[in-house]
Amino acid sequence: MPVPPSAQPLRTPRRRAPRNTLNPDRILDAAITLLDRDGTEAFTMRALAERLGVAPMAIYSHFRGKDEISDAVAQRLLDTVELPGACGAHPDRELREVCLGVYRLFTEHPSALQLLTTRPTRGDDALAVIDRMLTLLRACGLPRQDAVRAHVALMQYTVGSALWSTRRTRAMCEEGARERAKAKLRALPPERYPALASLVPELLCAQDDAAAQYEWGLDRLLRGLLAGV
Amino acid sequence: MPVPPSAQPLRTPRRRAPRNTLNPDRILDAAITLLDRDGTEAFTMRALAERLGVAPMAIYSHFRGKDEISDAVAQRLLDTVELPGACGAHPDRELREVCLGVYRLFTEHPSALQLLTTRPTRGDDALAVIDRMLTLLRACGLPRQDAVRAHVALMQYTVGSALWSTRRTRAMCEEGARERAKAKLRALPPERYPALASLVPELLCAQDDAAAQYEWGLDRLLRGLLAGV
DNA sequence: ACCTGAACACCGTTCAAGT
DNA sequence: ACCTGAACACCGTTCAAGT
Repeated sequence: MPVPPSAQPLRTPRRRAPRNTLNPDRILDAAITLLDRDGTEAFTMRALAERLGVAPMAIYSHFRGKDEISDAVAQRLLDTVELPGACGAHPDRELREVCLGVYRLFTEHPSALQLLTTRPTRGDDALAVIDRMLTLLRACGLPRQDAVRAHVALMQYTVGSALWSTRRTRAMCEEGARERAKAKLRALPPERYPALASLVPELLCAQDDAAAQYEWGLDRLLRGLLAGV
Repeated sequence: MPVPPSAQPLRTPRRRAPRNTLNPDRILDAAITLLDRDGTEAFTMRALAERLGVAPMAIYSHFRGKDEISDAVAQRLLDTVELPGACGAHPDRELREVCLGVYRLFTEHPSALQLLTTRPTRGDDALAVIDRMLTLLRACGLPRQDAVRAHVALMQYTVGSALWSTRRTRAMCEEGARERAKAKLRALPPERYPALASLVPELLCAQDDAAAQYEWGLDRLLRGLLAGV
């Protein structure tokens, strides 16, 4: 959001940066830091350049533009998902670990997740993770087509959950938000929303631990996916 | 994304709009049309004003700013989810219908979904839908806490699925994208991604029907959620 | 090849003014 | 009360120029 006018008279006129101060890796590192610390709103070519100590246009020697950086950030983060060591004895447990790894990555880098969902797929995301999930699903006994569908369902549930919880987290950052949400829930007209009104205590406590909620749902989803094989 | 310089010498100087041409409803209608037709990138106060035939600042008499409009849009769409008539005999089937209604809404208004996931929750979204889901889950025999968790899981899966499919849809809009994706899949090194490489035909066909994929996963998730009650 | 400032066409929003 | 234009502080990116 734009900022109200202010008197910032003159910025110090940057001295020329030495050659090769910049490279794609350094740029992506800075981008991720910026994104994690200040969120997508603050992720600006100008802010990125300032962090790197160069003029905004210097970045364009290494990336075609902001979109390309966004894609590269998403790509890079996806490649850092920690995969459990393959033991092979319990593919279902291993599968659960992979999903948790993806969920953890997304909640640790909420703005990367936002980026990922905002930009269109190039179809080559997270190949290592996907391959591992497919291997494990096949090891669990799923037929070929079902394994593919199951992996998509797991990713969808994971992305949705991460998004849900970062959205909540962001909302709860505001001062007194928790109290206001609580009050709003309690003020619900019971004749219009009977189920909602009667479940207020459960709703309140379910919202408090996003990770526990994710695991609860994951276990049920896995049960549904692997049932009867 | 900014547009390269062009020579658009002078825009016709708008004549003053009559009083009360604007009201919140008209503004939201225009916003939704704009969003559905041109996407979030094109959703601009200035574009919105032009669509309404007023000066940009006229809108600020009815909303505090763009964020408030975004929230109102999301709110309004969520309220239009079609709920099935309550018959009560088969709460599980009804539950399925509610989920499909939410999914349909999101895929029909992709940019509204994007809005919803981008802005923090105010906690009062979709109260009618949530109340209905909770009622049905309780009718299916779930204990109170489980009903709450199950409703969250269903929403998370649904949001994640809708996001996934709109992301794909957007990517596929580009010329020849389908062919390129196919080629990329086939070019995967089998020694590095054995499972992926061996499942190429299944991957290709799974990506073609997003709605079928959603229903497949939904049925498994519901099975897992309602198992053993 | 890589980095620079100035300029362009946008953006949301403040302000003071019209009706 | 509701609508207006002008102006401000941003934004991504093009351009032509420096080293």
